[in-house]
Formats: sequence, structure tokens, C-alpha cells
Amino acid sequence: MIYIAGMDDHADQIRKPRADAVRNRERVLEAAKTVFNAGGPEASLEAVAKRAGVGIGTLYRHFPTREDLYEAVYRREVEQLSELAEHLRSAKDPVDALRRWLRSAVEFVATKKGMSAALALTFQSSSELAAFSMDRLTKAIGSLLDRAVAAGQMRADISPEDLLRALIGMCYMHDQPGWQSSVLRMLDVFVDGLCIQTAAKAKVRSAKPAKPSAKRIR
Amino acid sequence: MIYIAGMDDHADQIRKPRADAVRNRERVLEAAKTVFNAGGPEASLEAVAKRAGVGIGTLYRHFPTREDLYEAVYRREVEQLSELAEHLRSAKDPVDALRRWLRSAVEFVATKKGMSAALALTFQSSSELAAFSMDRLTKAIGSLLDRAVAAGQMRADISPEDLLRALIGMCYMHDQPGWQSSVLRMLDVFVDGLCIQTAAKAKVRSAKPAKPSAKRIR
DNA sequence: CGAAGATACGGAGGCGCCCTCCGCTTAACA
DNA sequence: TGTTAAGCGGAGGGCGCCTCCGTATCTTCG
Repeated sequence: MIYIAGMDDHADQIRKPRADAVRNRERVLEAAKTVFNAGGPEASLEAVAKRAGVGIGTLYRHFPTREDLYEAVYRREVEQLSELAEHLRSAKDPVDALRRWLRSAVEFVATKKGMSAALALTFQSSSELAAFSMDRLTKAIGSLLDRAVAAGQMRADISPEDLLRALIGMCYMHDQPGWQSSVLRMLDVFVDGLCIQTAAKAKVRSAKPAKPSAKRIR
Repeated sequence: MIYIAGMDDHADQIRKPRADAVRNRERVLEAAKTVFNAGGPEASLEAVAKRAGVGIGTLYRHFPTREDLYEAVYRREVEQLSELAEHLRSAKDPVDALRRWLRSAVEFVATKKGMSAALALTFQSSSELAAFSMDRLTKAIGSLLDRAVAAGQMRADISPEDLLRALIGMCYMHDQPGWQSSVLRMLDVFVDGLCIQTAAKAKVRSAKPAKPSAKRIR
């Protein structure tokens, strides 16, 4: 092996990543999100590259396999959802903040229509990804839930994990027709149920009623 | 348009399907089952054709799209599971028959490792398939359950749907490590719970205990 | 600022798979 | 046994995957 003078000196010195590389990576992710959501997970990677305005080689350097790309797109969206929770922490009404976040989460699932199969595959090969997202989402819910509890507006015996599990369970049926409005309705009922009952609860609900006969959690 | 004499006379007369066509179709299905289970759903259709010993054209005539093939393979296996229930109906011990069938179902899920993503995709585009398999499996469970109930060996307040749902729910975690033995254990406990308690229940259980501390349903 | 070197870019090209098409074969029927 | 519809096989055009390397661009350092 050849020894290069000064090698060790610079071994731990990290160079600032090139600006264009960072930019291109972001572009590809954005393009992939659009293309996959529209054309399903079978969509051509060349189409993604073209949409991102980069060469196919660039795409492959950043994401050596198709799964890598799926994973990165998904991870990014989970992070965005997590950041949304950060922002919502500064909202006035804690209960409303939680409600909004939950709705965004449902929307997130909805846009994943075509990707669900791909994600199932990816989750299988990388349980680290599953752990990461569970953790991130639990923390997001937790921060919103805690605030509502601290404000005395919600019962304290529900854990973030419980709520997340309920959310996922509800969304699990997301290939039935009309699932989305059904889930939104159930979430509203759920949040109502979480709330500590006061006179203020007579507040008007914005969601349109599904069926007049729909039972109300007491 | 040209009128062909006698066209109407034979319009409803159906010719017996050619023997080779039937044989080839079956061969392709068998090959597909093997190839997909081994190589995942991405496996090449040409490999399937080669393994089946037919030309690629033949494969495509029987199954115009990849999804058609997935669906047919899956359907066939559901049917086999259903037939197994038929056979088990003539077993001596109704409870044991049910237990055996449930185990076979778990095994069935286990062999679907690589296919689960593909199936998720197929289910999405063909909810008819989902309905078909739910129906078939419910009936299979029902026939076994009924017999056990009729024999006075099981409680009567559990519907086949409940049992199927429990089974599916348990298998839902089938990408965690060690899921299979866990599910088998839970099923045993479940069946025990279904049984009407008698002294005969002291019968030895064949499954090896997982943890000495495992709680028993009372 | 300019040179040097590291890093990233792009896309041509080889490869393998997808799927169609059509001339040949074979089974069913009379 | 002859007729004919049904089925068979696989060549071939096309497309997407992925690698490889000459070129371009960025960072660092003097």
C-alpha cells in the first residue's frame, strides 16, 4: 500500500459539500415525489431525471437503487410532517392544532395512493425506516398532545403511540372508496372524545356531516 | 358486414377447450408460484415461461398482464386453502381440524413474503379479488367453526368474520422477525379460548412454549 | 485571484426484459 | 381422415435500467 504524505492529517477534515450536488439532490427528490404520486411506483426513473432537469447518471449517483429513492422521498415527507407539528406548536388553540395536524397526516396518506405498494416493499427491507418514521411521528403527535393536556383541554391517559396507532389503523382501509372522508369524520369524533367536556364544546364543527344517523361518541 | 351462413346456429355452441391449453395454463401457474415466491414479484416473466416449459407468447396469451398472472396465482391458492377446509371437514376432531386449517393459512401467508407488495397493488386495482378471497376464506372458516360448535366443543358467539379478521390482523405484522411462531402461538391460545372448557382440555399441546412467562387466556 | 485537485455532471451505450405479431402445429369435431 | 379453429412458440422492435468515463464545475489553498 502506498503512503501518501499528509493523508492522516486530512482524513477527518470534511470538505463542504458541493452546492450543485445539494441542489440536484433536492431537485430529484421533488421530481420523484411528483412523478411517483402521478404515475405510480412503476414510473420510469429516466422520467424523474428529466423532470428534475438532471442527467440519469446524476440520479443514480445520489440514489443507487430505486428503493433508495423511494425511501428518501418518504423520509423527507415524514420530516415535513414533523416540521408542521413544530409550527403548529405556536398556534393559539392546542386542540385545533392537533386536529389540523391529524388532517394533514390523512392528506399525506392520500397522496401516497400509488406509492403504498412500493412503501410496503421498502418497509420490508429496511425496518430502520419504519422505526424512524414511527419515532418521528410519535414525537410530533406527542408535542401537540402534551400541550393540549397541559392546557387542561384534553384527558391525560392517552399516549402519543395510542393516537398514532389509531390514525394508522383508520388509514389502513385507504383503498376502499370514500375512505378519506370517513377517516376525517372518525378523527373529529376521536378528538372530541379526547377533549375534556365543557360548555365550550358546543362550538360548531366545520366538517360536513356524513349521515344524519351517525352516532356520536358520548 | 359479411354474413356467414350458419353463423347464428353455432354462436352459442361452445367447443371443448383444448387439452394442451388447459395443461399449459396450469403449468404456467405452478411455475409462477415457484418463481415469484423465490425471486419476488419483480421476477422475469420469461423465467416463468421457461420454467413452465412454454413459449413466452403462450404465457402472454393466458395472462395478458403481469397483474393478471399475480391475481390468478393468488386466486388459485385461496381456492386450494378453501379445498383444504373441505377435506378437513371429514376429520375426526373438529377443533383440531380448525387448528390445522389456521396453521395452513399462516403458512400460506409466510410463503407470500415476496409477493405481498404485488398483492397490495393488485388488491388496489381489483377490489373484486379482495371480495372473492374474503368470501371464500370466510366460508372455509365458517364450515370448520360450525362443526366444532355443533359438536358442542366451541362457543357459538364468534362469527367466521371475527376469526378471519383476527387471523389477518395477527398476520399483518408479518415483516417483523419471528412473527410466524408468534402468530402460531397466539392462534393456539385463541383456539383454546374458543373452546368450551372441559377436563379434556388438559390434553398436551404440540407447539413448543415460547416463554415460560407467557400469560394464558383464562 | 488563479491554480490544482477533488467532486459531480451528463448521456451514450450495452443489456435484459416487455410485449406483439404471425407462420406453424395440434387438438376437436364431423 | 379431413377440415378448421384454437393454440403454440419465439423472433424482433422498443424501452427502461444501470455503468462508465470524458468533461465541467466547485472548493481549497497559496
